[in-house]
Amino acid sequence: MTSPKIVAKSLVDAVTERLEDAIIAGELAPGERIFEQVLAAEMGISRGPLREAIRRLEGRRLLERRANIGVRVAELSPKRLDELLTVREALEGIACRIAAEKITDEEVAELSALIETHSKKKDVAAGQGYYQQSGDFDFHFRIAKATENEFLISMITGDLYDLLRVYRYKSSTMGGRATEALTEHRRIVEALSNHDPDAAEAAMREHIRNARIYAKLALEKATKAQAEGAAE
Amino acid sequence: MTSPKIVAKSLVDAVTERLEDAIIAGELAPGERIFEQVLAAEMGISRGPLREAIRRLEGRRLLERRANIGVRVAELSPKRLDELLTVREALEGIACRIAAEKITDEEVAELSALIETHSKKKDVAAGQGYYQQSGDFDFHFRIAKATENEFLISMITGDLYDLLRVYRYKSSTMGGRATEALTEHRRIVEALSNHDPDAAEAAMREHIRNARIYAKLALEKATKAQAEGAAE
DNA sequence: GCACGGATTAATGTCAACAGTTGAATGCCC
DNA sequence: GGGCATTCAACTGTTGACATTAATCCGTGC
Repeated sequence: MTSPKIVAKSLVDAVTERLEDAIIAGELAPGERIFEQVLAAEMGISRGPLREAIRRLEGRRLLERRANIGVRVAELSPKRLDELLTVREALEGIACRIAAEKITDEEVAELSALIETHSKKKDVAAGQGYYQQSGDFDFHFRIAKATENEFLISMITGDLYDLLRVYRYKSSTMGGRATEALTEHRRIVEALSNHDPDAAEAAMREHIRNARIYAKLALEKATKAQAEGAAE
Repeated sequence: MTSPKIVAKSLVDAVTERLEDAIIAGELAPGERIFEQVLAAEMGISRGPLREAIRRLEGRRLLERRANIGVRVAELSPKRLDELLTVREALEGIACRIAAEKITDEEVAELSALIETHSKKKDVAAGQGYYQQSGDFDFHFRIAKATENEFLISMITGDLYDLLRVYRYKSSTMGGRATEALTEHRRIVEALSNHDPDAAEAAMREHIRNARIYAKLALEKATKAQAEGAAE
């Protein structure tokens, strides 16, 4: 969709993607130790490319390596989630501000359409998480893209989003906040259609701030429940 | 200073640091091709650890690799600098907001002292770049640290700062903007001492926005001059 | 019985050789 | 003379073996 051109892909690229998917899907749990030999054998490759893939994800903070000790999937905690979402508030806030200046009427119309589809899906599926999640991603993705700021886009839709997906915090929070989120999305679109940077940034920041507060509470509850029924 | 505890360092860690320094110092110029064999030989190591170090810096966007083609130091352009500084505006803005809520009187006093030392140095050295640069870094670093947000701190003082240092934009802009920057710093400290989040964020964002506009102009001029007298 | 020390084992760290791909230079054909 | 195919060299990609470090377990001494 974005670039249909063919690019050569090395083993390291493939392994990086697969590792990333495994982390995000929860196959590799946060805090879990990774053994190079075992994982390499499972994937049917040697340790070299795997180590390089690990190094790359290290640079992106999805994995953590301690010299001579081993590799672990990045730990997650309510505090860290709060930190990530604070950064997200700042980045998406400024993205929304810039988008308000640059966005075309056509793009605004697409956002509106997206929200309406989204709201209908919600009525049908009544709290089903998956469509909502991808719809929400699409919404934020389009706004980021409207900035035409490559670096900002890659931060919001790439690095930061990947880190956040590890928490799968949406599934736990969008359910309880679907109606509010929808209202907030509408307010954002309105500010964008008015090409009002101040209002757009304020609306987006409030949206993410609300999600942050809600998500943190939900994760704290989940972490607590997990700690009590710990039997693995 | 920050953590006096001893941590084991692998060859990859050492090589990563050295590569990073070389890029920031300009020994490895932006856009320059890196040959693994050559560089490994120069450093007296084998290609394995070097490749791993490259992968890590790839994840941090300091290096770019195209499969089967080679590695290049990240290219720089006025557009990209503008993008980076836009992100910086957002991150340091929210950092300053949070700092305004959390900062202690003692920390405010330290910031004030820093600025005054800074301003005297300026009088003595009259536009000398180095002290100003490290002083400026210290100023922003302390504010970031006051947020107690580990992730935000590492973004501002780590990843993002490293990318910006590649441009060495300060040396070219602080000279012409030293007086203005000092005034802006004083305004930031004032907002922090009043524990006024809105004013603090606004002051910091204006400060970085001014720097961004000035830096972009300076870099465009430099790029143009270089293109004209291109003979290497 | 407890604590310290050493040996063992299994992991990570490093290296050197081999395989595959790219880009360029050379030569042939039109 | 220009364009295309072929060959070649150099660099990147990958592998398996070897070196080194760290944690665990066992034995010994207090």
